[in-house]
Amino acid sequence: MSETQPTPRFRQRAAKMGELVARQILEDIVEQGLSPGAALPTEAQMLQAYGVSRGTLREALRILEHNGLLQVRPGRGGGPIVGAVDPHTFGRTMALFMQMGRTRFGELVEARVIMEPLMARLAAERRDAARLRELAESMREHSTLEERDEASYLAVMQRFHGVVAGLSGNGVLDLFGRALKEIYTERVVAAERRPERWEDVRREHQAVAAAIADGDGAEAERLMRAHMLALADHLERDYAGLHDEVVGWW
Amino acid sequence: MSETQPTPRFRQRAAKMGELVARQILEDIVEQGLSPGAALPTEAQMLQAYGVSRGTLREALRILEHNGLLQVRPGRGGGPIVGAVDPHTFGRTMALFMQMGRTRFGELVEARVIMEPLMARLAAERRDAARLRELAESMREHSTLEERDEASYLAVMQRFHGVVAGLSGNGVLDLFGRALKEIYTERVVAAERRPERWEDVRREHQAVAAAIADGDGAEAERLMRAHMLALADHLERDYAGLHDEVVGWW
DNA sequence: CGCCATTTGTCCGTATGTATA
DNA sequence: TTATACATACGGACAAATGGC
Repeated sequence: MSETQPTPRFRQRAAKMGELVARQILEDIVEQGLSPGAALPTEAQMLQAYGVSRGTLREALRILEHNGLLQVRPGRGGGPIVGAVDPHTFGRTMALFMQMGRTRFGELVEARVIMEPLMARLAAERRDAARLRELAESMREHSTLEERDEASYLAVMQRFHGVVAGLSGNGVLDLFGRALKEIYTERVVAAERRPERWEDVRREHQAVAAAIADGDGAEAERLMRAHMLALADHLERDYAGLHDEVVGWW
Repeated sequence: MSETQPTPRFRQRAAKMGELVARQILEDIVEQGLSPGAALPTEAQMLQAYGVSRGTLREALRILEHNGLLQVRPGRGGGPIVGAVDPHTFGRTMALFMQMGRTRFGELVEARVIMEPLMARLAAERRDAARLRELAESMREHSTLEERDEASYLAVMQRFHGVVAGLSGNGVLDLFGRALKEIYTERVVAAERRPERWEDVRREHQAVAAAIADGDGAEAERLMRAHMLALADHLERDYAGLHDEVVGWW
């Protein structure tokens, strides 16, 4: 906000036990090279291993669980397992910060209108062979969609944007772009749910994909921008008031 | 990665109490429009307000505290206080996801080369009055820097990019841009530590600021891109091998 | 300086819910 | 259906830190 002071904040994080234990657990996971899904010691075992109380340990587990680094399930055969850190989880964390910053939904949409064309251009300029196959696969999904239900339609359309993000060849933009998409779709179940738009969206996607495959960066960017603007336009019409709504953590 | 499956994983977040309470607390903070530093109810009061046990409440507080959204201090006059949306904290979280995705440092630099000019253009096109004053303040810092030490120099240069991010007028890009900067500066203490570059950097910043103040978006974008490319170039020379290093969590 | 009040930090014991066999 | 293993949640107690007197 104001930031009048030159940031002298001695954020002397008092090093609470819970957080220290969380760090230790994470360190142990990394050291042992455990993969997502791998079982971790049970709560009772960790209690012994780290020599803290239940309350403290549970604080640590919550921190890690919230960041998707592990998952805890009750019941027999349950317990903590290593989690997969995916864009969905990252999107949730990002939404947390957005809510705190009173970021409005319109800003999120605007960010996507900016980022998606940008990634489309990069995708066209690079055309990584392996990833182009993913794009081809996505387009195949697009064509064989006619008879499917609404849920499938949405899944296919969403996956398209994920593929383009991956095609950008930049892991940072990829992560960011996917996270935005996750936040977006979490709130807006379907901006283009209206069947009369389906065919349009499909054509727009195909046009973008063609431009990418041709290596025409400028065209891919232009087409994707038009597509995103159309999407934003319909969103504005179908979800009046959403524009000024503060993004919420879910 | 492969994502062959249509993401059927029913990530059925079991809705644990601690997380629900955390969400509620955050919602209350936003609803009441509390600013950083404002006092929140004490643990005892929250216990009553949310009707949960202490352990559960403390899990919620830890989640929020870990993300810097609030701070808790013990002792008389202590208790929870509202924190700031801290790009540094967010950057740390983001770096964690990058590490998991084996993102290389070069990709981070590239993302900045792309994002910074983009934000400069937006800044010029919008020219929010209040934030332009921050820019003016930053430029004042730039000019009165001659005699200062290295730490001050770096702080001033870093702050410039933060101000431009804020000027973009988009909270999402702002958060993202600042987080990238945080991750970058955490690893690269100083790409332009070499004093012979100082004067150049200062001139480049001033040129960008002038374009923004003039409302010339295209020029601001062009100048910022040139600046970032020069920075990336020097980075490549001074930190050989960094390009292919995987971004690490700290 | 010491004392005291306030508030969080940490621990323990127990009961309840949940998933597997 | 019952039993077992595990996390989830509650309540009470004491220790430690902070700030005012």
